[in-house]
Amino acid sequence: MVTGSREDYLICIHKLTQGGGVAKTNDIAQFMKVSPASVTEMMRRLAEENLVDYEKYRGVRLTRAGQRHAKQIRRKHRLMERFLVNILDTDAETAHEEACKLEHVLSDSAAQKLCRIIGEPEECTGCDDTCDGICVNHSLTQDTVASMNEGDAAVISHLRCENAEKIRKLISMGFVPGRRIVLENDLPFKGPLVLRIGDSRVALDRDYADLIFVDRD
Amino acid sequence: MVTGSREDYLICIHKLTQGGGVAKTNDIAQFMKVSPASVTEMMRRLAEENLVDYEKYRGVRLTRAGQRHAKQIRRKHRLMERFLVNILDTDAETAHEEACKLEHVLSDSAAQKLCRIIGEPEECTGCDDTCDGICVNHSLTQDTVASMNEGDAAVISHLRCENAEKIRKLISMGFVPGRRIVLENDLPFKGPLVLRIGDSRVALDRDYADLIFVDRD
DNA sequence: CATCACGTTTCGTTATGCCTAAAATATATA
DNA sequence: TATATATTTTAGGCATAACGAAACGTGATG
Repeated sequence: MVTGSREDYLICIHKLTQGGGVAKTNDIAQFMKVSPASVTEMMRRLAEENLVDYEKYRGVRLTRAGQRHAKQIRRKHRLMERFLVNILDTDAETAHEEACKLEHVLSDSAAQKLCRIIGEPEECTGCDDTCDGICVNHSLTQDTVASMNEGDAAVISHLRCENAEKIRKLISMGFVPGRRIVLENDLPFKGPLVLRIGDSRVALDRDYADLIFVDRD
Repeated sequence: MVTGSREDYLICIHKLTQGGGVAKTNDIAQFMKVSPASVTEMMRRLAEENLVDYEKYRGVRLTRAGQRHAKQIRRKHRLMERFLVNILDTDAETAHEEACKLEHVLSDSAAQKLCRIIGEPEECTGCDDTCDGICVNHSLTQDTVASMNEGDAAVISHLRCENAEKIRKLISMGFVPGRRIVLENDLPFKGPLVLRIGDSRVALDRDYADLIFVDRD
């Protein structure tokens, strides 16, 4: 099992070797706020578990497995951070600190579900190295509510993350992945779309229609 | 600092002494799936920190401080569980297991915010022993949407938790604490109330009107 | 009231993760 | 190249949290 502390080391190494090269003991120690001796010991252990390639006095880099692990946790961190900021309205710094703890505990499946709600942040655009192979959004439907016709039914697949406020509004209105919606549009309104979510109707600004991706029936 | 493991012991003792009396070493060991020897040792430590009253060979019970701690964590557990089930659509068993980890990491302030979104579950009704002194709802406004007149504006304070499904529906409609609402009622409907939330209009069943507590302007 | 069985505690050990101080190695400078 | 400086590792310790085995209380039974 990879404990929280080990995961922190993996993340640290991942960050320090972002641009290529190896991470040095002292740099890791400084980053992690521990003594260099502790780092050496931990590197020995992580190497034993094949999470890092470690050469004495030379430096350390992540193995493929270590990289996979580190990316997954960094993604969970971002997701929790965004959840705390966008949904719970936590200030950025507090959110970061709390995410540092939550990232070690959030399950893969919960992360996936969170991702479908708040979307994958900018860091993910184009599926760069920080989330490759994990981000679900890119393989999903391209249909949005904007493409639905009166009377159409669909299930919400995921949300596009344009900005925090919009995402928050969508969630609070009930646009959560997995929920079934029907486009009614039969109210005497011109502007907003009228959608049925379960038993309730919601009037949705047209600006928001293409932020909601749906799977058609 | 009270680590996750210690917290688990506190919760365990809290559960075992729910109906009064003391918790016995073996019972705790069984519950925690550790050896009795480990329990004894931990009791010694918790007693040193004044979290439990412990008499050798006799049994253990929580002190006031220990109780406060245990309750807070059990509340965080319930909140996370409900978040996972209601918002992320996780199945009950998985949610419980994940909540067991998250409960140790969730901050007080995040818990409070979560509570304001998903409301306090049934276990809290009447502020029984599982949440006394923590639950914010009871000190808040008694005004609900039902008491609003046409044209009135207000800010949503919190939601009454009648049952999970209703809370979920309300959240999904956009009734989230902190959001400003206006009672419009100018649509050609008889039954539901029509409210404006930000840019959108929502038709709300009258049955739900007294579940939404508001702060008047 | 002595004894026995069960529950409980103590003791010695292990693993993790951290520390400081001392030794080893690498790098920079003369 | 030799030496000084900086980096890194090793060695020995400490705290937490777990274990099994052995010693110890407590209460029930004869």
